[in-house]
Order: sequence, then C-alpha cells, then structure tokens
Amino acid sequence: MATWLIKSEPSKYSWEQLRADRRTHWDGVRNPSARNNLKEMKVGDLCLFYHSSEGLSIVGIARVVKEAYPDPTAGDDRWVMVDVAPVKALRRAVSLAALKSDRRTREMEMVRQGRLSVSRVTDAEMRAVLELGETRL
DNA sequence: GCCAACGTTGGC
DNA sequence: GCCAACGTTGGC
Repeated sequence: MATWLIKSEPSKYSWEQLRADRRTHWDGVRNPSARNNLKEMKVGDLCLFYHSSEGLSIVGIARVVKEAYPDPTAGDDRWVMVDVAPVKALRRAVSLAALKSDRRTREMEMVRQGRLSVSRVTDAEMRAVLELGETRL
C-alpha cells in the first residue's frame, strides 16, 4: 500500500470540510506530475492531508475510496480526480517547519518541490510523520 | 524544437 | 506583497 500527500488551501477546501462531507472528489488538479500521482493511487492508499497557505501543516489522514476517473471540472479529458474519505485527524498537526527540520522528512517530495499538490510519501517518511503527529493508525 | 515571456502556486 | 520555482505559451 502506498502513501501520498495532498494539499489544499483551507479557505478552498479544509480538513474540517472533508470530515463534514465524509467523502469528496479530489478535483481541480492541473499539474502533470500531480496528475500522474493521482493515476497511481489505489483504493485503500492513505493520503496525508496538508493545509497550504494557512496553517502550513499536515492535519489529517485520508484514504482513497475511488481510483482515478475523468475530472468533469476540466475542459478536456487529460485530467482526472480520485475520491477520498477522512480516516483520522493527527493528534498533533505537523508543520512544514517541523518536516524541514527533521532529517527523516526533510527530503520529502513535497518539501523539495513546494508547488507539487499531489506527492508521494515513502513508508519511512510516513512513520516519521505519524510519530511527529503523535498518532497511531 | 528552442527559448523568452508570462502566469500560477505557495512559502516567507 | 514579494519572489522562487516551475509550467505553459507562442514566435521564430
């Protein structure tokens, strides 16, 4: 099972909103690398949920409940979306500053490539995030 | 097919 | 509000 990290500006779509909705379409991705990651997601894969712009922290864990299919908010068929559902909040949010200062996470794809909205997380990185977030699955 | 100009994202 | 990083566009 793979782990991913998905970003959202909380003013656009927050973790709290995902919890309220119970499930959502992860649409609007318009970056080729991010799109390729969406296409590789499998049902059951976990996604760290990161608040960009405000908060700047990983706040929760979601899971993929439907694999990539066409994103109707795009004008053409190049773009896809997945469906995700909340699993649990992190007991303690893990800030970008914390990710950058911990040697286990400072090489994470999302840290190295700041603009990438859907990135891959290694098993070791996931273990470190769970520890920093004082959270057990 | 190259590359300059421009637009967008997102951290600071 | 600024700017770095990076993607896209369009002229040649």
